[in-house]
Amino acid sequence: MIQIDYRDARPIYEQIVDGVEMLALRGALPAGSQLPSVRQLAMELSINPNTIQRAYAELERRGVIYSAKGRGNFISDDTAVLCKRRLDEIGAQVHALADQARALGAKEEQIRKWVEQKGDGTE
Amino acid sequence: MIQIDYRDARPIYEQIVDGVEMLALRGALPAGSQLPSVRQLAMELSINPNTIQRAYAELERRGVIYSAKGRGNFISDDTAVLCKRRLDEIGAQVHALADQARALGAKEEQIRKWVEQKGDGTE
DNA sequence: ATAACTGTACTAGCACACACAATACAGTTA
DNA sequence: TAACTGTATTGTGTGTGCTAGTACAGTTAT
Repeated sequence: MIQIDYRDARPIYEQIVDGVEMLALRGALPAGSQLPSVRQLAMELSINPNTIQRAYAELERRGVIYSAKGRGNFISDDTAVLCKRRLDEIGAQVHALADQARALGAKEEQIRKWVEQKGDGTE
Repeated sequence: MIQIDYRDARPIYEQIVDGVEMLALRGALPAGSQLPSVRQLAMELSINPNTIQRAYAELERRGVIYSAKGRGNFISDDTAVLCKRRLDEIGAQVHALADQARALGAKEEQIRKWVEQKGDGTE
């Protein structure tokens, strides 16, 4: 479900947050579907349950999931607005990088090539 | 010369590295020009000399500056290749973000708008 | 030669983040 | 009741970022 990369400089809990958020916003995890329990996912990934709990708490804070004590964690219903918000963030980052590239003398055509479609969108 | 932002999550030494690198690659600091000494810049920014030393060591590792013991630190001569390398990195980041946006259902037109010129290139 | 600069190296200490470990308690469900 | 769930707490180890202080070596102007 989620893959941990130990060569990645980002902390484990953050990789889990981003991974689950991506799956949820893409619709790969349908609204209302149940996530693995804290202890179960910790077993699968061979990491500490506290780390999973931290990731789930952050996901709930972001509104991506909701928790029901004694029952489990579930994907939130309104992923559409979260998806738009995420796209706004990505847009801001892309814009900042483009400005930085121009400051280094990049041509407009070169920048345009960077965003040309090459992948199949599922990677 | 360099501005430290304590609200920035990035460490101080990294802000200095990025700041000097940007000034050097843009040509704002000409090749061969001398940087402030470790102790002097530490005084100006009101931070520890060790932090400056760490930043300068990283800048030397990247080839942006070179150090001469007893004389000082100076901007490297071949900033052109470093500039190209930096632009490649930015391009890779932009491309990755664009792919991520497509995975979230962004339209090509929306992505194209993100890289449209708006600033004046000096910010 | 001396003084005042430069870079460089090293140890020590503090604060914080990340992750692990071990419990404990409360709500849900078969 | 048993076996799940989430949640909270305390402690420990490790690494990073930064500060502080000291020391040594090379350069330059006087």
